[in-house]
Amino acid sequence: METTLSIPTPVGVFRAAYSDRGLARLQFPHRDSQEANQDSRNRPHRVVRQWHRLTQAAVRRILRGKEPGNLPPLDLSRGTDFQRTVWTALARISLGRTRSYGEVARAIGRPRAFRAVGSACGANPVPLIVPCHRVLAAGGQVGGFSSGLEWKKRLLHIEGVAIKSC
DNA sequence: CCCTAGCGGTGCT
DNA sequence: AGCACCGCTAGGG
Repeated sequence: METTLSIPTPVGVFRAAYSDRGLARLQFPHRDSQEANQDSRNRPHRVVRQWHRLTQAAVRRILRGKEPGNLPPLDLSRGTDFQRTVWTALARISLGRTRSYGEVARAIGRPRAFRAVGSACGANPVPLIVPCHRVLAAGGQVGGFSSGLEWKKRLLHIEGVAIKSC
């Protein structure tokens, strides 16, 4: 049973889904954000509202190029061991810095798994919060982004990272 | 520049 | 078990 709540921002409405363990998913604004308030109908529990306040603040701060501040607990239980290992590594890339997929692979002790690292990034349930946008292809190419390359570029720009070949 | 082989994890049959 | 995907990379034309 998940609770879904929206996060209005100047660049669109993000949606956050909470399990009983914490923030389980974060979605970028949909193209047609006409689906106004599709929030869960019942009033969320106190703890979820508390988490949501933190998520909301974190998202807005990140969009302004600031540190996220306090985060709600993250529920990453749906990932495999490998994926969680990757996501944990991503969480350590600080604002304004980037790593290549290969560097992340080496950092987790699986130097040949760079391709799988890419897949794990794509499976990241909480983009922005777990900053998969800071992982670029080797040589400074942008690489991919499941939620849309434009978002990745925008986030990198916000964080002052220069992109190659553009 | 483009092309290719090789790579590891995951999800489907 | 097999297979087809992939947010990749390094090496060779």
